[in-house]
Amino acid sequence: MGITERKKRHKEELHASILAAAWQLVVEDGWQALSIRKIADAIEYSVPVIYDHFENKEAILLELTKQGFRKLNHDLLEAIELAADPESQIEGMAYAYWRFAFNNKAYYQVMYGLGIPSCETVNQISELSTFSGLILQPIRELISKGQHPDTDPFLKLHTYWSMLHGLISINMMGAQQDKEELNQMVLKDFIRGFISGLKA
Amino acid sequence: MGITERKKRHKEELHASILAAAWQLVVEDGWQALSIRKIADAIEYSVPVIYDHFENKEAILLELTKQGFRKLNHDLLEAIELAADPESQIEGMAYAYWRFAFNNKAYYQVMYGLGIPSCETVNQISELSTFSGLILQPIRELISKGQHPDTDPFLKLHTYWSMLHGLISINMMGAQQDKEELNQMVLKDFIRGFISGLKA
DNA sequence: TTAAATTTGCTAACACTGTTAGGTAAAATA
DNA sequence: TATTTTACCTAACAGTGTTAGCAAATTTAA
Repeated sequence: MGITERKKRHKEELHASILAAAWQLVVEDGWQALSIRKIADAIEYSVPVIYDHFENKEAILLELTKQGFRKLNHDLLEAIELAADPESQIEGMAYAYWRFAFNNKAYYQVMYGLGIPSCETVNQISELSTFSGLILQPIRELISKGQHPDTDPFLKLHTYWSMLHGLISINMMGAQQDKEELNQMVLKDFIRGFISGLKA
Repeated sequence: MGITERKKRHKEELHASILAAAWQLVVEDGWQALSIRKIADAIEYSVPVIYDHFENKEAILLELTKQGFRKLNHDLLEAIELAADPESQIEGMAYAYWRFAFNNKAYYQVMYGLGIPSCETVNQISELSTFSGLILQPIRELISKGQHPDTDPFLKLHTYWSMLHGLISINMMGAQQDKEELNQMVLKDFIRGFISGLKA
């Protein structure tokens, strides 16, 4: 009897349509503004139906996160296949990752739980310029003494800050195992590279 | 007449106590769980009183963010003063930044709007191992061909991922000016450094 | 074919959230 | 003493995630 199959198919369609509606809402207004009632409205079903398909709101966002990683993995694989040697594979993947993030901002922000303070908010933080100034000072000094005094110090500040922030935020969400000294090594490695980059 | 002064003082105390209560709540349960009513309960005033001191909830979190940056700036300055030359200043600041982040996680997460997917959530994303695998492969190859075949590939994966993520997330919240090619340069710079680090 | 059991979907509620309108009582001013 | 200002609160509005319980439709069993 194909009736149960039709029902099963319908159920799967519903499941998919919930995710589709959720995704559209996330793209439109960001994952912070996603709500169960908005999804219910979009799929033209009542609220509790959604809970027949997902345990809670977090489960929906988790599914979107997984979708994001699947797409990212797809892009990375493509980059790998396009490159001949491991070196250009690593290079290509970095660009692919970068492109993925900016072509799929909504995905990226869900995947990493990024709240993203808005531009207006950032500009209200006057302390940020003090922060930049503190770091820029020794960078400028080192650049002026180095081989390439025309290096852009802002670019270097950007690199420095990004590396630190990346290291920390990946760590904070990570499995947090006994990686204390491992991280110290990465950090040390990075600083050495950064400084030698300023000089040479 | 000292009465108006007393009143003014009282108002300032109230302002401070709101921030103090908010901060305590953020430390206890994370900035996501902060609520105006909880603050009102803590300071033993009714809800609207808080709106006499802050325009909205975001303004309170913004103030905490500023506090965070002030403390960070303080720590960085301390690191600067402790170091003799620009080189060790840059090094010292990196460690200070790192320590600040992990000794003040609540601050750091407010400052950067970090939603922080929990460990349980992260472990539910099976796609992450595919992701790691994709990147580990060429890294392993390059290490084995390089001068130090005993290098830990996970450490390198960690570095690679952190740098990319840091670059992206700092960029996404940033003023987003015409830094398109600037970022390309940072990225290129990083990749070159990373690859040469794998070989040598 | 009828009776019981299951599925499907909904309404309505609970306990929260940010935010604000409007009122009361106390204090300060005229 | 009368009026205005200040300080503060209650109660509401509109939204949130989540769930209990009910009604109708459908499938299964007798």
